Amino acid sequence: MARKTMPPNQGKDLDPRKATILEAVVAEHIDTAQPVGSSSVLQNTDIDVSPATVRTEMVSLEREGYLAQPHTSAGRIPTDKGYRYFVDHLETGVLGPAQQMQVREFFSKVRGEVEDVLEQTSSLLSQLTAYTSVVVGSAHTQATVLSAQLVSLDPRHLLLVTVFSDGTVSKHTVVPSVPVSFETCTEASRQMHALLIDTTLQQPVQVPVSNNAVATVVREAVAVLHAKRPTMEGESMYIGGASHVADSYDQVETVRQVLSILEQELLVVSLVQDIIDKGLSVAIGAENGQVPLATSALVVAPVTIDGEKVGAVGLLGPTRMKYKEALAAAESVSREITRHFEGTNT
Amino acid sequence: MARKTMPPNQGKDLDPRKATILEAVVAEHIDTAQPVGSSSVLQNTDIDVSPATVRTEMVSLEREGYLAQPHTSAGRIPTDKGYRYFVDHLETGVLGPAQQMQVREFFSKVRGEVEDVLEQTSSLLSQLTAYTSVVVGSAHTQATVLSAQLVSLDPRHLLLVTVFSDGTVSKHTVVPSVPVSFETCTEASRQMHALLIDTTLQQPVQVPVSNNAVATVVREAVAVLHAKRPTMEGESMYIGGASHVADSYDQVETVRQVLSILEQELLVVSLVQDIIDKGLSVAIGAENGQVPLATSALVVAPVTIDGEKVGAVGLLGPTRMKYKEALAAAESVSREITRHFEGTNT
DNA sequence: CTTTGGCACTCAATTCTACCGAGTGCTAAC
DNA sequence: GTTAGCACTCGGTAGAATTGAGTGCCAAAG
Repeated sequence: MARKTMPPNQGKDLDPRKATILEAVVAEHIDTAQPVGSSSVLQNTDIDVSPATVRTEMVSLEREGYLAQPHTSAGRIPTDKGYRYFVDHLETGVLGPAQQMQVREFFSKVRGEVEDVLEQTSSLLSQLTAYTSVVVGSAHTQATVLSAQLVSLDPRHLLLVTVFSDGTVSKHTVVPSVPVSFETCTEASRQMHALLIDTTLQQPVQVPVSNNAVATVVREAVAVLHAKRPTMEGESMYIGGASHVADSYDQVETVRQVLSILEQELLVVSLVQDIIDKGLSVAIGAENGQVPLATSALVVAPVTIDGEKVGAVGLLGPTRMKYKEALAAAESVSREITRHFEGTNT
Repeated sequence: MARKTMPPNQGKDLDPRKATILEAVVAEHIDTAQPVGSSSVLQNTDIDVSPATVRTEMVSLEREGYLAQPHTSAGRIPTDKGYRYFVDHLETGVLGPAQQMQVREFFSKVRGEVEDVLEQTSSLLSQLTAYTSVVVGSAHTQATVLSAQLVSLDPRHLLLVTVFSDGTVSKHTVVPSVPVSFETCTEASRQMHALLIDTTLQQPVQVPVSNNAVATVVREAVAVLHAKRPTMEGESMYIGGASHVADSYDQVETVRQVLSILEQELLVVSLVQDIIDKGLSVAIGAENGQVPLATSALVVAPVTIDGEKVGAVGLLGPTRMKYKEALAAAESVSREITRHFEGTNT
């Protein structure tokens, strides 16, 4: 069934006219959510042929898997592959001036802890785009301990507070096997600090073997810290504009399923990481690997500081989302957020 | 137009037969989401009269504002007032055995920091009821400082870590006006600790007026802490099962609006607090004071430890939600959560 | 005064039909 | 390869007819 005169269709480029038609179909369908017919393609392109010719091309594009027909007598709708081509051949866009202002304004004013900044950034992103945003902050595997202290809440409950070199702070309740006096706690705190400082959580520490009260407490506290390590390495995630899910899909059931996905922090984080690991910036429909996201697309941009991945920002919308705007927003915010943190650290 | 022989309708009790009818209408409408007619009321009650009589009563109930008619030839639907009566006269239900198990199981296994427990509790609640849950943890206005320390990230960035008597930990970045050496930081940390220990954030502290490097840092750190006080007094909030919003309403627009409300942490917290302050356990429709929640109801149960309010759990659903089950779940969880924390503290 | 059977009436929802029109696929001619 | 022409498909809409659940009212009975 392969055409004769065509070069073998292994390269990902279509011949120019087909490409134009495909892009027109995708663009219009993103705009109108309706199937696109041959004549409206002509109105929105500069190609000068008859509708019949366009139809022939569309049949061909359908055979190649870029387009689909909801029913016989309707126009064409892009498939995931069609969107993929569209996205891959998108000339990079730039944020509108008003939005650019908003981003700059935001980052010039925002202050405070990393966690708060990330959360607010996620709000910003969703406001910019009217899509649901995901901001992922990476784990601090390499961070060393700057300070560790044990605080006595009461004789049976101690609080282990650890400060890391990346500015994160963790707290854990320690329930000692025997009640601990205030003085013992203070001394244990001192020893813990000495023991842990400048180590990472990966490094084993020399716990004292002695059996006195202080050493016991120290042992127990270190045990708690290491037991919680897996949890602490988990990335943090912030979601903004979840309500936009409701206007991205017209079937309530889809809305439910997408919201349900968003509730699973681990899943979303790994989804975003996967895309970045593959070196992509957009995952379309089935590419997400989640059935409920079959009609969704996820646009991501990594956040790197000094060449190291420290997180990512993402936007979740329907497959017919405005990719250009979304990409521009994600990239712009990712750029500014990098600048923000690099600025803070210097 | 008032009936003659009726006692003045100022008491909130209806005559028994009307009450039965009203309750039947509400119960069935909650079940079916459909308007309820006179004949189906008869099927679900033990009252033995003709449909005509029921109709007469329903006209009366409509005049009094308990019921409404979507259109002339349809059955009745409860108004907010109708639901209110229904809820006020609900005999308190009890959780199903399977759910009771689930709650006990959960609280017997759950461990860790307060924040984590609250977050997981909110998941539990939404699983139990298939409604969206809200868990609010109160602010720690009365908590005293157990420990305050300054940690040097680098000469230009210090981290102020404060531990409070209620087990919460706060961190704030301090950007000193001049670079601070490691030694200065250590000394400042010692002074801060001495200065703040056993105070609450409400109490003013005697900041040193001296102009040496250490005193300056201490002053700046204390300033940061007090500047952030309003933020820290804000309650923490956890939302679970947001996806259930999507199956609680059939209009997508309503879903959007409700989700949008849930994104506003402050609003939701004050909503929940208001209800509790009024001594209620349910707020129905307009009672919420938020237009988008006109068709929603919020069931709450306070969490008190030693008679002091420390938080609340809530469930958000449509006005036609299953109040009995929701109330039972909220109260059961609130009871268990109290027991859990009291158990931990003793 | 309350209850009830009877009855006309209302109105959303459903079904059916006809029809329109956007859009297609095919083919024969250019 | 392109195009004009044409038959065809099929979802969407509009109108008419029908259905039926449920009402309001009234006059008679308890």
